[in-house]
Parts: sequence; C-alpha cells; structure tokens
Amino acid sequence: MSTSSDDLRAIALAEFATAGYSATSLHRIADLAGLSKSSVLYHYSSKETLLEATIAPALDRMEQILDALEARTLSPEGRTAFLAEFVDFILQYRLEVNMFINQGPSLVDVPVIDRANDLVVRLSEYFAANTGSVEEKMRFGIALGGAAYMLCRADSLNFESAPIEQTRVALVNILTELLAPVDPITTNRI
Amino acid sequence: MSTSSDDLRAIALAEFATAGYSATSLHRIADLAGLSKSSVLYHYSSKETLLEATIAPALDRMEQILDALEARTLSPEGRTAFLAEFVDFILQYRLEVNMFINQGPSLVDVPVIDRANDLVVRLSEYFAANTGSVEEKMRFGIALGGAAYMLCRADSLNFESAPIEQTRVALVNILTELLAPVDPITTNRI
DNA sequence: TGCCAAACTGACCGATCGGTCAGCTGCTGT
DNA sequence: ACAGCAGCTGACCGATCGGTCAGTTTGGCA
Repeated sequence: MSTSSDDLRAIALAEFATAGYSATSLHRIADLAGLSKSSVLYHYSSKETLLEATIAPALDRMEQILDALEARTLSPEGRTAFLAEFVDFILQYRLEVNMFINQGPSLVDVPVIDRANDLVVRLSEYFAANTGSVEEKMRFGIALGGAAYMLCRADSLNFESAPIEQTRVALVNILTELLAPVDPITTNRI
Repeated sequence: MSTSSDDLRAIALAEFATAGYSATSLHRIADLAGLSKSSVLYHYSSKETLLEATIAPALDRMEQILDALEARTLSPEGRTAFLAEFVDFILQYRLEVNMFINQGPSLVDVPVIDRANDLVVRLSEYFAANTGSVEEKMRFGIALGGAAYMLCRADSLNFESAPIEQTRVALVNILTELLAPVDPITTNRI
C-alpha cells in the first residue's frame, strides 16, 4: 500500500485534534504532507471521508471493547477490569478520543461522529449514568472528559513527559477512584 | 444601553461554545439575532473583537479569584475555600470556560485566548502541578477539563436537569476528592 | 418641525473554502 | 516497445468567509 494515505490520515488526525476539524483546511493538510490539495482529494474523496478514515479505527476498537463488556456480567470486578482496558484504549487513541469528545457536539450530522456519540452513550449507560445519582453522572462525565482533555493538553500545561507506564497506572488509579461503585448501604466509596 | 450588543454577545457565546469559533459565521450570528451581518460588525468591529467581548467577563472574574487566592497563604483550608469559589465560577461561566478549555489550543495568537491560557497556567501552578507527582498533575488536568466538559455536555448525556445546588455540592465533592493535598507521610489521601 | 447621531442595511470586495476535471508522470506487466 | 494504471498536479468552479462602505432608517432632543 502507498504510504501517502497513511501519512495523510496521521497528519489529518493531528491537525483535526489540535486545530479543530473546521479550522483545518485541505490545503494545510496537503502542505504538511508535501502534496497538493488535489492529491489529498485523490486519496480521500472528500474532507468528511478523511475525517471518517481518521477516527474510524478508534471507533472500531471502542465498539469491540463495549461489545465484550456488555457480554460479561456487570460485576465490580468486571468494572475494574474494564477500566484498565479503557485506559489502554484512551492512551492508544488519545488524539481521536480528544477529538470526538471536544468536537463531537459541533460535528453533528456527520455519520462517523454520530456513531462516536452513540458509543459514548453506550459507555455512560454502562456506568449507570442514567439511573445513578446526580453525582454519579457527574463523576462519569468528569472522568471521560477530563481524561481526554488532560492527555492531549499535558504538553501545554508544563507536564514534562512521564514514562507511559507511570501515566497508565496513575490514570487507572484516578478513574477507579472516580468511577468505582458506591456502597449502597453506607453511601461511602468502597 | 442598546440590548443588541448584549444579545449578540450572548448568541455568539452560545454558538462559539457549542459549534466552535471557526465553525460559527458572522452571518449565522446575525441571523440568530434577527440582524444583518453588517449590524454585527457595527457593534463589534471584527469577529475577534466579538470573541473577546464574549469571554472577557469570565477572564476578569477568574483573574480576580486568582489574585485573591495568591494573596492568601497556601493552607489546606485556603484550598478548600478556593474550590467552592472556583466551582461557583465554573457554574456561572460554564460556556466560557468550556470554550477556552476545548478551543484554547486551536485559537493561539488571539490575545484574549493567550490571556485565558495564562490564567490556566497560574491555576495549575497553584495546585502544584509543576512540582507535584505525575498523578498530581493528572488529577489537576482531569478536574479542570472534566468539569468543563461535563457541565456543557450534561444535556447530551441523558442528564435530566438537576437542581443547581445539588450540582454545586456534587461538583465541590468531586473536585475536593480529586485535588485535596496528599498526606506526605502515608501518601494516602487525607 | 428640523436636526443629528445611533442603529442598521445591501452591495460589494478579496481571500479562502471544498471540490471537479483534464492531463502529466513514472512504474509494471506483457 | 507499448499499454495501462496509480499517483499526482494546476487550473478552475461556485460558495462562503470576514470585512468595507455609502447610504437609509429611526428615535430623541432642541
């Protein structure tokens, strides 16, 4: 396969995530790739097609994780195991996640974004965001949006780059603390 | 004072926050206000001026909070008191906060956005994000980005509207849990 | 009434947007 | 040697962008 398609996808991902989809022109993507705008439209028939190719792999992986998750029983152990899996997903696809977290609402009516939003709803339902208390719902929202924000803006907030494993462990800790089920008797976190 | 200016500012804020700055045209803002594009440019000499008028009040308030904060001593009590103040700020200016949290990096070289980014850096320094552990920095990033994300996307995540006071209390709880200082002896959260 | 400034408008401008198209280049299989 | 195709390009298109400008409407005040 030609590397141009993959290059374009990677460049588009970085630009879409950092500058925003509508603020990124095909001309700029072409320049960064050392190609002409026509060549970009040769590989991807439209800007929207390029967007779809950019985040589809992340959505496929997320769908796979959710499918496996919903097949299991909803035990606290399942939740904990899922969190590690979910953190790995975020770390691997942090640009894509940040993109449809931050820009999802502004890109409605784009099919691939609608698919992403559906996945977020499925995820929120797993964490009982629909039936839990207000604070439970807020915990889910903060964990999801916060992880996506922090992983993409770490550079601009004077974070020196940390070992990836250290980041992973810290993220699992924080998300577990935020999302662990509440003991229904004492209403304290267990 | 004419209400047109204020109407335009409110409309622009809502559009900039939900659809994004670069994805919102002056024509659309004018339509929503029932005016012509020329009238928008009569009240605000440029799109950037409108952006500045849109988020400047929130930045003024944030600067005021940070000034008062840095004048106090850096005690745990001061931290706790600040968190309540900070939560009130986020609740009052949630659209503005969400805007420069999510779109700040994509709007560099706009003076008012640079000012907003400087404020975020000041805030992160207060929480020792520079000198703390990796997990401490991540907690700050998740709290800031997560609160901004959750408050603006609550509607789209099947959150039925909750009483504002309940939201406020829950947010203070969560942010306190995320940002409370670590006991240096036991390295457990106190 | 007449006047003037604030509010507002439509016509217009250059730039840039996403996208189309005809054609050029270089490699591969026969 | 030649056919064919993938990769790539510049010229061009209509639409829309932010912004300018001359001119009209409107409302309060002398």
